[in-house]
Amino acid sequence: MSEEAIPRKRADARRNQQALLDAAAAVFVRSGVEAPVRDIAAAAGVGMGTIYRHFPTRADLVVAVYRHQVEACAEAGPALLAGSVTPHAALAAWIDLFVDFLVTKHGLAAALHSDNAALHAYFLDRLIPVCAQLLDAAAAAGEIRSDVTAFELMYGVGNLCAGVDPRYDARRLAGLLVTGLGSGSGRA
Amino acid sequence: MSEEAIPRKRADARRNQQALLDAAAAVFVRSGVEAPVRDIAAAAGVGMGTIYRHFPTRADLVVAVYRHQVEACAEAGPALLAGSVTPHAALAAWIDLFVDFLVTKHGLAAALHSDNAALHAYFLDRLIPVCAQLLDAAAAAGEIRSDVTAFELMYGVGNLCAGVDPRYDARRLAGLLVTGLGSGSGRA
DNA sequence: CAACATACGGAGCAGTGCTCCACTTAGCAA
DNA sequence: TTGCTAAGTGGAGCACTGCTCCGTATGTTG
Repeated sequence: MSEEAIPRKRADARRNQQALLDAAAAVFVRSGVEAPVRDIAAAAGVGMGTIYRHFPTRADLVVAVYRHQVEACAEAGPALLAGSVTPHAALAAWIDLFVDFLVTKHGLAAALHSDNAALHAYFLDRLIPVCAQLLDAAAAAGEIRSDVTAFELMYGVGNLCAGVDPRYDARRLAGLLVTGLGSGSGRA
Repeated sequence: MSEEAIPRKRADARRNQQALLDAAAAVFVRSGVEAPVRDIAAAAGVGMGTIYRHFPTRADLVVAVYRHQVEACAEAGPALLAGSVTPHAALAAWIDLFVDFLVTKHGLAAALHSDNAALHAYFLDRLIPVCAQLLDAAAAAGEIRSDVTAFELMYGVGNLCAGVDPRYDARRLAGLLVTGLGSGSGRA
């Protein structure tokens, strides 16, 4: 029934869209998420117009490229909560997952801020509920202070991942943040 | 003797340099640190050439504009250490000072990363020793874990300040980081 | 006042993102 | 097979960046 609700695109259009996704993924690895649109079009063997028709904004393209990984991260939240000793441990593990995702994407975290409000919104919309669930569970267990929102934590961790210096370990700093969260319950 | 080693610049050159500094400060407030160079030149009533002669790179201009405030922040470190109950409290207060400086500068933290390696280097060079002093004092007092470097902390806090969302409070997040630092000493 | 080094201004180049529309071609009906 | 039409394409072009270069203007000095 939904077979007819989606009027199948032309074969070349579908082919180009896939070529664009593949090319973009490759170019992002090589040149970072901020790579010139022309480069991506060239890598896919299509023109500028094609890229903008399939992905009206740069954010749409980035989202499409990373959608699977964001989904995986989101789905890992409940799983970690179920499989961990404490909610706080689950939260820490999940944050690690998120950090790992961001830091392996050459400039993604930086791109999240500078321009792309839409890109930012997608990540936040998808992941904040998951984060909130972990946060709530930990707060309910009395393991963490409850005055930090999921939004703030996600935003902060995202910011933390913007660095690229070899003497800087985003995972460690993010861990510090989560640790700090835990101190509230037993602090002066 | 050094009077002659510095061959006094022409009066108009000095005047323009000052006009540029004033104009840049004003434009940075209005449009952020990433404001187009043309805008700054126009605001100062000079041409493009003049701006680049006085400040070869954008970082030089930004550094010149904020030098005083960075100095003040650096000098506040030892003062806080001397005047606080504990080194950890001094560190927290100093970090707050640094965060306040960054967040009131519309986009400075973001600019620190995206392009300007030189800008970044200036801030880090000037402030890391101060941070290290506070960190060492707190570590010596057994108040914090000692496996986080001043570089990492400064870099992390700088990253944390990149946000501009009203529902995001960089000071709070940075405080969490410092709190997390303290948990190391009494943690499992 | 003259002459010259210093400093100025902005046209121009190269590199972005993104738009627009004349052209091409896939898919289909005859 | 052929021809039609709408979907899809490609890249020239525009607006906007940062930054350079050099002919021109002006402060300074003797």
